[in-house]
Amino acid sequence: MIRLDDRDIAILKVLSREGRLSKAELARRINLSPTPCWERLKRLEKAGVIEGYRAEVALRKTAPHVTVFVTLELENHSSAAFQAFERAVEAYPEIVQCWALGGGFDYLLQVVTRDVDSYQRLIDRLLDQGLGLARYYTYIVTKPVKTGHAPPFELLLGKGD
Amino acid sequence: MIRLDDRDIAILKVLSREGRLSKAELARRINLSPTPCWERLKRLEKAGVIEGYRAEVALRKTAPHVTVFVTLELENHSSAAFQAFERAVEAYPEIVQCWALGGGFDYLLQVVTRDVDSYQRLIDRLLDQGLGLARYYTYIVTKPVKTGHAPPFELLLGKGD
DNA sequence: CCGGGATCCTTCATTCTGACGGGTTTTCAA
DNA sequence: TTGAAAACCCGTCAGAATGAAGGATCCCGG
Repeated sequence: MIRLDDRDIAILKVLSREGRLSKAELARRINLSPTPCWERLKRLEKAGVIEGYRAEVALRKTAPHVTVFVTLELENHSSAAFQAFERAVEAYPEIVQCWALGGGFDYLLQVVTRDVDSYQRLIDRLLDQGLGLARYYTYIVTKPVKTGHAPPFELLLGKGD
Repeated sequence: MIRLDDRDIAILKVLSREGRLSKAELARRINLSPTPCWERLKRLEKAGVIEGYRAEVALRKTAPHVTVFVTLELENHSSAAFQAFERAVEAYPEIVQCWALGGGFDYLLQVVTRDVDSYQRLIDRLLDQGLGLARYYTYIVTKPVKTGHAPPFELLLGKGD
């Protein structure tokens, strides 16, 4: 686990909100001259702390769609079953995120599709795939209240609690 | 809702994976010369289709932390209660995402904190805030299986189904 | 208390990219 | 066939990226 000082944290904080800032402007923001700032950035990228840069697309402005969360359980808690399921998840672009959970369910999925119908077809395909899905619950998102926020770097990385 | 052609979609697709590509390289990727490509990009940004650019930070490489999902219900389904809750959510940086749901729960939260302890303190603070929280369930993420993926632009925007 | 070295910074010079504008060519549909 | 929209092809200039050379600061052992 790489050691970060306050300036590194400042870099992460700034870029997690404005990822396309020029290096010169970034340096200005964190009160540093371009060169050391650029070296720090290179270091963070090389160490894999910054995994990449993504444009955030406002789907709502371009196409009708629904976001659905799905909790589900596998019939069989063998590592083979988990692996098979996780491999299947990778293959579906509509499954935008997936987490393995402790406490009541095995997985939580976030799915984005064109409409509820295509969501249901996706689920049907998953169920028919012989992955041993025992039970699933569907929760349609009616309103994204808060999304796309960066984790609280100061709270997590800072000295205090 | 803005109309996008295949080239616009290609731009979104590329930038949602490599948000810091230079304009020249972007143009090459989508088989267009720099100028029209740049004009399209400007149009997409101005229209708000591209909301911003974010660096993706691998928290796991920098600090111990836990991700927790929380489903919760409000006692009182009045719009005032919802508004109060949503305002409270905005104020907590540890609450990274929040969605209003149909089907069984009112809200789903994604929370990132240093450890389970500070998660519990966060929840306690929320509960003590007089927001009328009726019930909540905690699901700790044991493994991020698939994260940070762009939505399936072709499926959502394409002609076919 | 002081010198040496490591670390991190600043400044500066060079090269490259971005952000346009202007004019020409291509495409496509009426 | 013809006209409008879109793409292309420069050219220009400011600002950005990158690298080299040198200065401040801090830590440690003597």
